[in-house]
Amino acid sequence: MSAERYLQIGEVAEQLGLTPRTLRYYEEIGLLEPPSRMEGGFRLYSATDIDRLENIVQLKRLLGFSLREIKQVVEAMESLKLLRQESKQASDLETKRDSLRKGLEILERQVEVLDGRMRQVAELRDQFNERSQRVRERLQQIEAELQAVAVNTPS
Amino acid sequence: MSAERYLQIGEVAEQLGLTPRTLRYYEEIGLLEPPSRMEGGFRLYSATDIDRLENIVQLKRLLGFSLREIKQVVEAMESLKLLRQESKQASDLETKRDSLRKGLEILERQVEVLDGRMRQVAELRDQFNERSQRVRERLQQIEAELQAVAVNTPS
DNA sequence: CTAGTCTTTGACTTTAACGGAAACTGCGCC
DNA sequence: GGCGCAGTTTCCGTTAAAGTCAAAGACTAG
Repeated sequence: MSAERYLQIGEVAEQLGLTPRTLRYYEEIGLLEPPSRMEGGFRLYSATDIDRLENIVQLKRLLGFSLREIKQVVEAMESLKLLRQESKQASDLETKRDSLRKGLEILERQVEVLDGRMRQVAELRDQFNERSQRVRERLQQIEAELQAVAVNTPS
Repeated sequence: MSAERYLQIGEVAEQLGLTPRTLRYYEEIGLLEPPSRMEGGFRLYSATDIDRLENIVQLKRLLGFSLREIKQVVEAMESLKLLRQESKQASDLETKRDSLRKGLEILERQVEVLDGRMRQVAELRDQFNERSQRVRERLQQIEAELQAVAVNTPS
């Protein structure tokens, strides 16, 4: 078995646009679960590892979250995954329901955070947009003036 | 005149959720124009100073911009403001137009960045929202089952 | 004018997020 | 097997962005 493709740190790094050093750093601060190793100690990343990494990179690039904040999110996702497992296996309905409720709560909080963030970014964008608009008007006005001058003083 | 309220560093810091040290630091690296001072040397921040600070904090918090990047933005805004002043006193029109174009370009790029960022955040939020929705449905289903069981086995 | 709270500068420390160097490993080739 | 060399390891260094601490001075209430 194990048609599973394991990648070394360099390949993973390139695929994600990071450096190997960064991957080790993320592992060091607990963002990333330590991947398996070869005999000699080389890291081997599984597809799951890489999925998680992609998540992290997204959060960082898109949201400008600090690594600490990202860690919180990642941990939330992780506990969500655990809850899912638990909920599948749970024999009695009440346990299952409680797991689902907990998971739902986590998800809803994430949505709230993202929603708030989004609205703030939108607001900032609008501010900049208004400014742009004013500058555009001013610019047109000046261009009109230039046009007028050109007409009055032909070559 | 001067019903203007000047604030000291501590009050400003609290209002913005920063520490006084941070404000001094921002000033030190040229992010913030040195505010006026009392006789004894205490810093006095005007409403304009605080507005600028709020902008900076937002850029930092929402987008995770580095202070260096923020400085670029702030400088662009500043040169736009200068242009406005200068624009009142007629200098040569073509120079004016070129400066405005430059400023506009910077502003538009910011808007683009913000807009893209916003849409990405929204997308991520929607993903989470869908997941939430699924969990909610699952949860209702389970609650219904529990209800059924309760009905069939009265105390 | 005195006590108590803020503020100033300056130097040192800390934390996040990496970069670089020297030693070690995996692997193809003879 | 031995060699060469790129990729990897760990450890220490660095830079940005503050935090902390100290000593001296400034404001304010009583």
